[in-house]
Amino acid sequence: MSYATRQRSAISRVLTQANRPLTPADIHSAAGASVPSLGMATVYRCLKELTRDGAARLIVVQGAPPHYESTKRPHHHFFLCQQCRSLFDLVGCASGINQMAPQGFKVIDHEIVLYGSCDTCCAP
Amino acid sequence: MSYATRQRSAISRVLTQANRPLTPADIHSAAGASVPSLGMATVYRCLKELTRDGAARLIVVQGAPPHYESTKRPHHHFFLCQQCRSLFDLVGCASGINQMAPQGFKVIDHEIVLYGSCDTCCAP
DNA sequence: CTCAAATTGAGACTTGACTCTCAAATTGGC
DNA sequence: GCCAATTTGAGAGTCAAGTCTCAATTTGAG
Repeated sequence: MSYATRQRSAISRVLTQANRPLTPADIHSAAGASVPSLGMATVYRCLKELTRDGAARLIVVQGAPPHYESTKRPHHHFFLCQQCRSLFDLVGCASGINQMAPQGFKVIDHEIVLYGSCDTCCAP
Repeated sequence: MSYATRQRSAISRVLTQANRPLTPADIHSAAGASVPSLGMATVYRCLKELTRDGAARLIVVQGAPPHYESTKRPHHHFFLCQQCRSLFDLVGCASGINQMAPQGFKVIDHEIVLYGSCDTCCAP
């Protein structure tokens, strides 16, 4: 049987309220606002459960540390700022890219990542 | 001054002749055919130099270990078989996805990965 | 309220992917 | 062929990311 704890709800809340994918460290400091004693082990433990239960998703992109996001967010893709190393969401999805697979290959999912500079880093 | 060694040419040859990205372990065993004593340290050292010199490129995709490929290969994207964890090349490129970036963001590059099963793993 | 079961936090440990060190071997200008 | 400079292989070391252990704390059914 599973208990509802302050740490778990804080972590879930941070994840669903974020408007971009977060690193475990991001989550730790954001959720730490409501649960000051929060430990990293708990963040990782909780992310693992959320991922197993399909509520969160791990996002790995070259040049950035691992990020997590809520699966409740609509289908979207990513933008990695090569200056500040943050991941942002893109709206929309290039339909038709699934057709790029060779004969005999079965496509289940796809991912698109754009690399560049975010608006903050572009500005002087 | 830099020496031309059997190990270096074997590693370069393996990379340029491959028709898909390779892991350091793939490269070690393939190049090991011509240089049996080849060590992993040499593979990593050489990949680092090739990457620095722009002759090779690191490819990181979620669910697969790091892969390397020759930059001589034409622009393309990837297919990750979730069964055998191998990376394959896709031909073509969905042009226009660079337009997905928000206002004020500058796009420098992009990456597309399809996930699914390769022809070998699809077949019974 | 009670108390067994579940959860937590701290810190040690593990894992994968490199990177370093150094003695021995190789390379190539002469 | 000589020999200084470069490179190599083996194994130890490093680093980031995550997992484990366990005593202390929290949760919630009754």
